[in-house]
Amino acid sequence: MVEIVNIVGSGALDVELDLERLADDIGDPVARYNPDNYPGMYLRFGEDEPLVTVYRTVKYILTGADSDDELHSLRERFLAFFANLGVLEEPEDEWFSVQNYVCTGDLEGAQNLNALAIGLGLEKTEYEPEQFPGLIYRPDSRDCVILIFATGRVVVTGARELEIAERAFKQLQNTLSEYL
DNA sequence: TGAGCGGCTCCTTATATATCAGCTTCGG
DNA sequence: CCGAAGCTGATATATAAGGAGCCGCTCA
Repeated sequence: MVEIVNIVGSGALDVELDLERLADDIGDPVARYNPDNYPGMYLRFGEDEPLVTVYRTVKYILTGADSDDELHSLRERFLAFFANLGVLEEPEDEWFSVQNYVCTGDLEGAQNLNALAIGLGLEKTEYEPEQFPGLIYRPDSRDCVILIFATGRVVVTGARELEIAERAFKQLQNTLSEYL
């Protein structure tokens, strides 16, 4: 089974924003805005809270949530926050969707990554230990990428749905058990 | 020849994973 | 004063976003 460690979601609002003024009104430590460094304004509603990045064009990104509940409560809090500021008429957005689930898993046993690269198929894997210690595996479904480490620890990333990450991990487990 | 435009890359953020180099700090 | 230990930042993965900078191409 995989465990979610990070979810990236994005959405768009139905208003034009003056980030300079907004950042001044909100102030530290909730808002951070350095247009010379990056065009997005960062909002964080407390320590260890996930991050909201807002753009002039009304689009925004949520990063750092480790559950769907946390992601959606952050989104609601962000929309309510802008509604209270008078930026939004109603706490609603034009659209919102999850872009990427990052999950971890454990194969429960040390792995020989050189053998695994051959077993999984050289055309689907990249393993250059001098460049990076993990094996990069791209399943045929091509809807996510799996990083496999010699310890048996695994990272699944790039999935737009949790079910995709779960299915890819299960298929990896099944493939490995066929070789044993 | 130069202006303009399209396409591309990098920057930043979160997050797990592991391995290296290079640096600081600490004890004997 | 030197080795060891600890820490930091690079390596790679995905993904959204806007802006800066770069390159090549077309047209006047």
